[in-house]
Amino acid sequence: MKETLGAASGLVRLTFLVQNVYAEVGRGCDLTVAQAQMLCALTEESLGMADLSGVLGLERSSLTGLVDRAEHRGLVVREGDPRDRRVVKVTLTPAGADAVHKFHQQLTVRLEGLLEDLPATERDRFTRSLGRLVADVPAIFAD
Amino acid sequence: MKETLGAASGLVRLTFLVQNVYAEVGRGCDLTVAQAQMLCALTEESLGMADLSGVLGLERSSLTGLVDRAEHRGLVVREGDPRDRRVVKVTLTPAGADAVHKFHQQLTVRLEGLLEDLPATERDRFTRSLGRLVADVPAIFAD
DNA sequence: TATTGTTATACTCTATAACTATA
DNA sequence: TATAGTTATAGAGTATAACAATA
Repeated sequence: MKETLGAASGLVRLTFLVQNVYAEVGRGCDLTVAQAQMLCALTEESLGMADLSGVLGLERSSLTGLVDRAEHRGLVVREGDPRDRRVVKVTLTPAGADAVHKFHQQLTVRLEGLLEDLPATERDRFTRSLGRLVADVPAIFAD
Repeated sequence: MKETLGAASGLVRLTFLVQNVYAEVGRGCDLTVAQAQMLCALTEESLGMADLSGVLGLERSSLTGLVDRAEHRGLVVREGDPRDRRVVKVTLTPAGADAVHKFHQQLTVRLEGLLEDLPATERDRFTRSLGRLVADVPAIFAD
């Protein structure tokens, strides 16, 4: 008989699963995982480098290169902030907004598909529990 | 009023959370994420490069460098397979087994801690649903 | 011919430390 | 002084393509 899988093991494996789907959808949209995460974080609003590095959990110096490459590809632009001339705001271009919109839609479909085998009641309960668990996580991915 | 978070958004955020804990515990054990994943995959049994690349979802050529660095650090060894002389088996050293054991224990504690705020009934249900969702995921992390 | 693994190469991602400009 | 951002540097991780050895 198969024992029940532990919570930790389940979380690690689910993460592995989601990561793979995330990367796969990203490839289809010609986005790396890091790029997709950054674009998602910028969907709601432009952010300065420091804020963005905080949301993504990266050093500011790491973010410089990430933004460089995304800017070079025409996905984002850097703009000065007149109220604090030290600040560099990062904003999605139309192309960037388009890319992240496609990514977001496709990823949503794929991830909801992961749950489709669960009975509706169980799925709803699972989703509600999820919401409680991630209440404090920054808005890495909006609804 | 706060709406309910969607399933996709919850999954992405939970993944972000777990990933961060995974990386943090790894750092404490002096293991990168990729190294920790590889060592976990080798906990149960030695694997050839091709099998290991399949479990981890990496190209064989990517794995070569990963194993190189881990071998250089004394975490794994490469051994020939007498039954098929093309095959290179990767095996944990005692140091590697020790490192992955510590990692596994600490990560288990930390991940179970993520669920501790849920009421016991909800937590059990959530864990059971997790088990169903990841039934097909390779043994990236054992119980 | 097919499979296993490595090498060569190139790029992305990430961190630490030192630096510049602005507050 | 403190904060925002960049540069310089180094290393890890990954992929594609070409290759060698074995089946």
